[in-house]
Amino acid sequence: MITQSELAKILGITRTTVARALNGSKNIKPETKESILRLATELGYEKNYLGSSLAIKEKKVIVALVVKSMNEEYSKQLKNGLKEFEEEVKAYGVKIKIIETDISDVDAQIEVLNKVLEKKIYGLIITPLDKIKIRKILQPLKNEISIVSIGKQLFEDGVYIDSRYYKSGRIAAEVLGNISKKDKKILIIDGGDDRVSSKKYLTGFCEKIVELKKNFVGPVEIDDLLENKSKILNYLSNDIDSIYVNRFAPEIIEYLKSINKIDFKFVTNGFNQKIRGLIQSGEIVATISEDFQNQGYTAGKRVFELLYKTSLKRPQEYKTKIDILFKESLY
Amino acid sequence: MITQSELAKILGITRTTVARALNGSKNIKPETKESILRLATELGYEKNYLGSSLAIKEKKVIVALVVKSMNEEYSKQLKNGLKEFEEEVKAYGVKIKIIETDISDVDAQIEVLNKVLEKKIYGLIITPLDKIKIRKILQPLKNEISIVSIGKQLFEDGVYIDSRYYKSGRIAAEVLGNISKKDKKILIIDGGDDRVSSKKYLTGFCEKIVELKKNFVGPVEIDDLLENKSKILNYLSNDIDSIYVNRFAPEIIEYLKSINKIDFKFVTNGFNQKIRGLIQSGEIVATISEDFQNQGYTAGKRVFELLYKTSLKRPQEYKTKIDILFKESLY
DNA sequence: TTGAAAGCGGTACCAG
DNA sequence: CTGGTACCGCTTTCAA
Repeated sequence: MITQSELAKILGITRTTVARALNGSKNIKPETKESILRLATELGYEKNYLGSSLAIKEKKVIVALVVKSMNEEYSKQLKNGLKEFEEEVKAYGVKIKIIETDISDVDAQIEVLNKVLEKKIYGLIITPLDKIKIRKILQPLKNEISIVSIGKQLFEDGVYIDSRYYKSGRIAAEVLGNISKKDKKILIIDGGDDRVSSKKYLTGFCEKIVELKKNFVGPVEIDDLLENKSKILNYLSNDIDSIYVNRFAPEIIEYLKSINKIDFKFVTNGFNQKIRGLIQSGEIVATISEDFQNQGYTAGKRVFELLYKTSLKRPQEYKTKIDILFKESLY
Repeated sequence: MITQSELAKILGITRTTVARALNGSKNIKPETKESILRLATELGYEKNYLGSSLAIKEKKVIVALVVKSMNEEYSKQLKNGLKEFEEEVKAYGVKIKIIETDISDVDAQIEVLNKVLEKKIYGLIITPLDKIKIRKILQPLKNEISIVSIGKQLFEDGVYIDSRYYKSGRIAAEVLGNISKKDKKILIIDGGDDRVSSKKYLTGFCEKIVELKKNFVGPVEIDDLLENKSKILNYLSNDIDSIYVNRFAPEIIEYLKSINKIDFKFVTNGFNQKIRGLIQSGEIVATISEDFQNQGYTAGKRVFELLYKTSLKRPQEYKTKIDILFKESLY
């Protein structure tokens, strides 16, 4: 492993100058910088980030702007993943500051972002709501701060983590398509209200179910579903043996149970404690859910990598893992 | 974050002595050691492993004794995971040396192990075949070398990674149990030959299928299955709509296809390129497989943690992740 | 525009 | 049994 002093010795200069070139300082003659960088790439120099980290005494603050959606499990898991990573790298002096804003409040996120940027931060993790505005704010900073976005890609060369809701919907369709009997139909209910995930789940589900040439009814959209659950009954013909809901599966199941309609196979997307309970009791066969804890962990890891430019070639896009959860998967 | 010099200052001694106490040196008066350790725990001192790593100039060799089974995918993935981790921590001077031995050659593993232990190594990852003998060899070294075992726990206080074949079998049963029709039966074929995984897959599958009160035939054990595939036909009664095999699913499917028996739903355990192809073509509905790459990565990470005693309280048992793979999961 | 020197949190060697 | 000191690879401040 080649070091800065070795480079310095070869060129007959001091480590300090070498460091300056490597860190993109302005106070250096272009020609020396040039020759240092040439030699560095030639010899395959890679900065040892242990040394760097130890030398930078400052706490390195990474801000994570997490959106709070109706699904509390989402932000909870995401935060757990971020904390898991923080714990792992606390020897590096990394501090992850988590700030939550409401998913429906686009302006609040921008306001918080602006405020956060007043002080110096090392990294930023964000689920951008208003992509255009946020791009504009972040554009001039993108070389100083290492930025990882969740869900949407902010910059052409930016690192982001894809949540894959659409994909989860497709998998749900494949699973339920295999469970529903050939001569029976799947009822698809659109319980969507969350603008980030539900619609994508549904689209994924429907497109896949069509590809599978599986018979289905729907997607049925019921305004204010939780208040109008009885409208579901209009669609429960005898040839329906299974039901997919992109949202509010627990509430719907509870309702159907209360009127003694219990013989349907349910598959849904997403995860929370209610869904867990219903899988355990057998009332939901399976759910397909993204691993948000892993998403948080990965997000942390990626800013960290950018921070220390630990390796030159990394993918730009990272895909959240998708879990297919049956009852047996829960223990 | 409290450091060794801070402890030293408080006690009015030098860093050197503090380090000695913390590293368990013999050359130190019991009372001073005592007081240092007391203060350290009192103040919650944790060693900064960046500093340690930088100070230890030596290359830190971790040996991984990987078993080579009939399923080439297994060791390939495991190795990939180990390499992924090695890449991640190469700044620490960690070198993972992978040695493969045959899964059926119990003595060869012991021989290689003894040879490896002649030189100084920092860590060991092993899938122990002869647990008793290997324990005996490793017992006197377990405080100097950080050891992580795969599949079996070697010591009461030892860290190990559980491969969860039994669990994978149970999940396969749940998946297929949901796919097979109520009035139909599942044919269970024991194609097992690999003494590590196949039997456990099968046991898990059978126990779960019984719990589910699902009708089934088998498990059918056919000697030298690949040569006697036609014997399967004896069990293919009309009420069978689906088949589980713990091993050789591709070969069986190919055979059944050749005699035009194609209308069965297949679920299996494990993963390789043939299985992948059959899932893509729809001939296998799903497979349940452990994530061996993750297992390798985790194994590396655990020895590393032990190496640097990065944190005091870690679980001893780590579970391999289990993937449920449908066609949609492959892209 | 460059260099010298101190320091980050440890380890290791030598002297006493 | 304890202390002094050099060093790991890098950053940062001060001086030239």
